[in-house]
Amino acid sequence: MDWSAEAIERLRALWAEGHSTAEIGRRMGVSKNAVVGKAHRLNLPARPSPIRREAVAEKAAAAPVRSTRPAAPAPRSTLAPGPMPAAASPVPAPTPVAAAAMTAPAAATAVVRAFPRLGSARSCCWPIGEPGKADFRFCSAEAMPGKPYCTQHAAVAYVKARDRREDAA
DNA sequence: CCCTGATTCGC
DNA sequence: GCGAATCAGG
Repeated sequence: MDWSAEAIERLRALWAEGHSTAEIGRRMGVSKNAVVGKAHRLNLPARPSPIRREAVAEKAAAAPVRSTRPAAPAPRSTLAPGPMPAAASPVPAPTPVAAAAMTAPAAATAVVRAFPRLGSARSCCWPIGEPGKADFRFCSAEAMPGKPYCTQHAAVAYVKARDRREDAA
């Protein structure tokens, strides 16, 4: 594929319109891999991926020993203060953005799984800030009865996921 | 088995 | 830089 400026522009346009990588590939006569690869290289905004890459990352980390790669995996002497090993958890606590990407129940489940004690607490567990960061916290306003969020955040959390498909042939 | 997108790595 | 191979989730 000759990625001329025009081709890149078209890719950007189609990508921005939310077409699937395969669809873009079909329109431009290239494979979806070429599309996603190029998009990745162009640092185009990643669209919601169905998959989580943790398992792959594990494989990549486990199998190949590149001679250039330092074998030592960053010793951690300083951990996050308090009872919050969340950053290292295989189940990352959802940021508001992540929570918006997943379904609200899933977000709640993820939070509760990461922080079981919050499940029974009645303070809003809407995450504020970035997990692992020092200033990360939860909303902690009074949660709605039977819900993990306060009224405000429940309104944000319990929205119907918009159908993203728009294959305008 | 079809689809999806992301990452890896030989080229 | 490129993209097929490969991964995983729906």
